[in-house]
Amino acid sequence: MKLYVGNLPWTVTGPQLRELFAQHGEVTDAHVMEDRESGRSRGFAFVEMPDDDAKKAMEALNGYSMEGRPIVVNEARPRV
DNA sequence: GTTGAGCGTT
Repeated sequence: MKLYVGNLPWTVTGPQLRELFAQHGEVTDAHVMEDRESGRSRGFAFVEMPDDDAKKAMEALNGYSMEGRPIVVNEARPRV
């Protein structure tokens, strides 16, 4: 299951997100969408987890204050 | 040296 993570601080990175979600389940993959040319974070990311862990992590980390900002966790839309 | 609504890449 893929999760969309938004409202992230521009200071967060992939491994950081992976670690955060790993505390609530097994993280299969984690991608922070940052500008490939400038390297700056776009403020949102995608995390892939097993179904059960994804639900628990989504419930646990939705609205979790990271760097002082409440992040948003939802199921990711299928990329067209 | 910045910004903030949003769903991605080879």
